[in-house]
Amino acid sequence: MSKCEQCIAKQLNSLQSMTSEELRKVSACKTTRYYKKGDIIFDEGESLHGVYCVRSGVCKLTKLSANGKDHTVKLLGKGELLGQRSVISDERTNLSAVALNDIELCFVPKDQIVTPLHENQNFSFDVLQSLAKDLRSAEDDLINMAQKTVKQRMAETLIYIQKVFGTDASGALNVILSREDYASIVGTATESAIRILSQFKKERLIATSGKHITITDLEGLKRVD
Amino acid sequence: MSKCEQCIAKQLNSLQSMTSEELRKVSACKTTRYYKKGDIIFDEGESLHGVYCVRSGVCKLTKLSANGKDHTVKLLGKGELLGQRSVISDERTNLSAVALNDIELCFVPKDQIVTPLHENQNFSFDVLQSLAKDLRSAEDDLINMAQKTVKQRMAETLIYIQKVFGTDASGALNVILSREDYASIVGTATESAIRILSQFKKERLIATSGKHITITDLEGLKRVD
DNA sequence: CTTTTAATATGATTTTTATCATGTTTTCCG
DNA sequence: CGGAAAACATGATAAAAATCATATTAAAAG
Repeated sequence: MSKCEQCIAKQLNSLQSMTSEELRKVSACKTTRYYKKGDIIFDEGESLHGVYCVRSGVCKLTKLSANGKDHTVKLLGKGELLGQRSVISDERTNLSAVALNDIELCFVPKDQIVTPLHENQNFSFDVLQSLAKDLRSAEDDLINMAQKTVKQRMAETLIYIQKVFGTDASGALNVILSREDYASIVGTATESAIRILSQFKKERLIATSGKHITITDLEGLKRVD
Repeated sequence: MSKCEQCIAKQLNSLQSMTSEELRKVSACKTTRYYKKGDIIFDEGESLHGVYCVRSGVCKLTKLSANGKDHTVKLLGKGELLGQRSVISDERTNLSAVALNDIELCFVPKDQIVTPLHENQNFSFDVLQSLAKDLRSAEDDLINMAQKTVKQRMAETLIYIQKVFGTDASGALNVILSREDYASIVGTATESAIRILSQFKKERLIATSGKHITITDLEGLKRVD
């Protein structure tokens, strides 16, 4: 099994602030897990026994609301950590994690995270900063949800996905989502998501071919209101 | 000036995890500041030189959105810390803080927070946990915003304010907000907020007298849809 | 104490978005 | 491959909420 010390994904998260000794321990007891598209990594309300680090692929964090609809809170890609917060606050998970394509996760037992958090100042400060960033971005999302139209949120979602997860050789978004997934991120009805994407296509802001979406007019998307 | 060591507000936040030596230092260099209703404590985009701890009164954290309307992200009462996140991530503030009534804040210079964060494991773990909680609650708010009706959000806002800030001798909510403030919390137009509160009154879920609001049927409010 | 201004209230209308209905196209799987 | 199921698409309608308009009331200022 590959070692954490050389892992590229690690560079992207707080684990890089661990001492080499801590990292060696993590490496020794981590396990790699594979999930297929649609697989549930964990469900909301579960007690987690560790943290997952994304080695490849993309997954989503969702919450089932009272009306029976899922809301997607965040998409996570390479290097991002899942379950970090639940482990820190020692609570059951607030969100479910679902694979959006075939993914590879490293599972690191709780102890290997919590002990360094109490012993390694650099690590805990790094985690602190990453939580602070998450919090800021959650606040921004809240305000977007409160004050922007569905159309604006959809445009921003497309731009976000392109920015964070990039495009393939043909220029299409790397992350392939169903219209229902888009609806769940934007916070709207599936039909509305479909309609808006159709409209964007008509207005030549995007090009679509099945689930493949290409942003053809980024500036135009930014101007949507 | 009163000492932090004996301060009741301190019991409610992470400062309680400081060592007595750290707390003594904080106490020695903190300053107490008074603000009147409506005063701006800090504006979004400012660089903070420290953290504020609420000794008495209530303030709101708001963000001005593109359409010129304010959105209120959080209400803060006794013991809560303002600016914590900006100081941790060493960024400019994302939100403005405004006094909702006459308030008393203790200002603690940045160093007194950041140094212990690097040196005192208990303190930094405590702050970590409180950020984790804030993050969870921000996620919940996002989902409420995405999936609940304005009426539901208003009902929940009233219940939240009663629960967190309590009622006065007559049973009315302790925190006095304008209809515009309610609109800003709920994320709706001021007229809509007024209309919904009028409707709640008609349905005998609340009683109002000017800005004073009394919840008369808590169970009814919980059932609003 | 009156004048002015801001806050509250409510009706009418429009816009936005959700829901329902019904095809069509993809995708999945035996 | 062929049929079933899921995803996509789009029209029609309904519901939710924003906006515009205009009173009325309360609060602040002189």
